[in-house]
Amino acid sequence: MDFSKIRVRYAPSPTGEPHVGNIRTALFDWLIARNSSGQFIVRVEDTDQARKVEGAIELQKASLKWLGLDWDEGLGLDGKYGPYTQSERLTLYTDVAERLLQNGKAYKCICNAERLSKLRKKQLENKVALVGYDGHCRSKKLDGSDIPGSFVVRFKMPDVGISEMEDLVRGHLEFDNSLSDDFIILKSDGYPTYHLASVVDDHYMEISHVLRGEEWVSSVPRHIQLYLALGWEMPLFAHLPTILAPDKSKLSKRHGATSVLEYKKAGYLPEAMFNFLSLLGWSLDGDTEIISKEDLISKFDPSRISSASAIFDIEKLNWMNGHYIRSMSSLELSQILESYWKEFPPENFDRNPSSGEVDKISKLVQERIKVLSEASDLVAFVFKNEITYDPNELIQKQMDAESTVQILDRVDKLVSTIEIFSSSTIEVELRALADSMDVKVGTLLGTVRVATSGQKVSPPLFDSLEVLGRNRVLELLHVAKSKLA
RNA sequence: GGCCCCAUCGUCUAGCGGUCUAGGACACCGCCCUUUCAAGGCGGAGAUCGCGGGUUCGAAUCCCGCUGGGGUCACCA
Repeated sequence: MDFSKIRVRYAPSPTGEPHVGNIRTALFDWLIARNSSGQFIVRVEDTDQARKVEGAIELQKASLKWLGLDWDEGLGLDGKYGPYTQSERLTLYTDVAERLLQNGKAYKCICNAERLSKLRKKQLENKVALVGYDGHCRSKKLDGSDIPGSFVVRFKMPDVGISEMEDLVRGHLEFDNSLSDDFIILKSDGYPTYHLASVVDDHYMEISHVLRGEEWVSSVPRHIQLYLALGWEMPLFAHLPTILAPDKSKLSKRHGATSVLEYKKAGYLPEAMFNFLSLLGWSLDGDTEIISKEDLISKFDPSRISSASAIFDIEKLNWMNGHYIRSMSSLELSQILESYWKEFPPENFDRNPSSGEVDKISKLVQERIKVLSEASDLVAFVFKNEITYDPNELIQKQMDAESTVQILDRVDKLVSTIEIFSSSTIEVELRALADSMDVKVGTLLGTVRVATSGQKVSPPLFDSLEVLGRNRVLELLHVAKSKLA
């Protein structure tokens, strides 16, 4: 195998929505590939027929695409190492299993589930050190006539020696062979197990680096022995740290979103997610937080991947997402918001904003939102037919109903007579009005804010008024006055 | 339980024997700016580097033990 040729693979099994942990693995894979002008391959590991979920592959595709992780082979893309779906590669696995059978490195086993579970139960009861298959069929030399219905093929794990490898992130890994049992490589339904399939595929697909979750380190000796038995050179391995929930348990559904598609729906930007995920378990140095995809590609170094698991800190993601929102132009944001609202229409809007409106609004929310989904709450008053609020909120500190109505009256007059209804002129006039009425600017604006938005907290008032338009503002002022009457 | 992995502020991390009285970021607190809320600027608090032994002139950094957390022991990946 030519290791100067970088080929990495992301190997999801189509059993549900892609977990952020898996996607982070894909991201690291992609970074390695793009940094070396190597290939990023997506291989579907669907050897478990029972757990297969319809549509799961589409979700994988959508997740990868959303993050901009383009792939070179597999998942609809042909290549000379295909097919890229394991269920379509069955003969490859059975051939290899047969080869192993031939040279005595594997054997057929007819132990049924009942015997196996009894065995396990007994082992657990007796608290034996080695829980696992006892090698019952190992020396039986079963052939055709001895085999009733179904059988599995087990790999003969050596009883002596050690298996060792240099992991890219963990360094030297060493295991005593006698501690591993004879594991199944071919199931009774003719499908391979992960152990066989991944080794066979990684070999034939000429994968140079295998990145996978750390839950796989305990099966490292099995894979090493498989490579040895087959006489194949091993790829380089990197076992990635687990992504944890705030309570330090494995990040799962009960902690909230685990699928990147859910984050998309919640209004996170792919750029921010990309940046955040890249820094979860990896760092460039002690200072870099915001880093572009380009820099990531050129600077990513798998040996700097942390070996300790990391907690998924949504607060930091929020900050980062806000940072990305703020650092784009308001035009860009308005385009993003428009398509976001198209895909996930806000429930609190009574009508759809026009492009022009979204344009103006994006300026108002840009510095105020961390995720796209927060935008609609902030500006819903513009797109609602009716706004509701407690009339008492119109009355500012040190004011009463009467003086508030007075303010409303004067503002009403001003709004209907002002020549140009734009943010800047409104500001000048409103400030002058506050002055002439001898009330604090904040007081006057507070009342107008509640009257026009129904909220005590809103985007900048003058801009909001401009967006609402003269007529709508007048309408709202009248409503406010009647509420206090 | 066996085996394996891991261990620096609440969190993500920098650190690879002396420059560490441990740096950055998120979150938190205060001040400034300010029409509210944010954003931004400035500042603050926060880690005796899990604990105990070594090695060394010198250890967050190397070694051993302990403790804690995690993974794995399926005809799942």
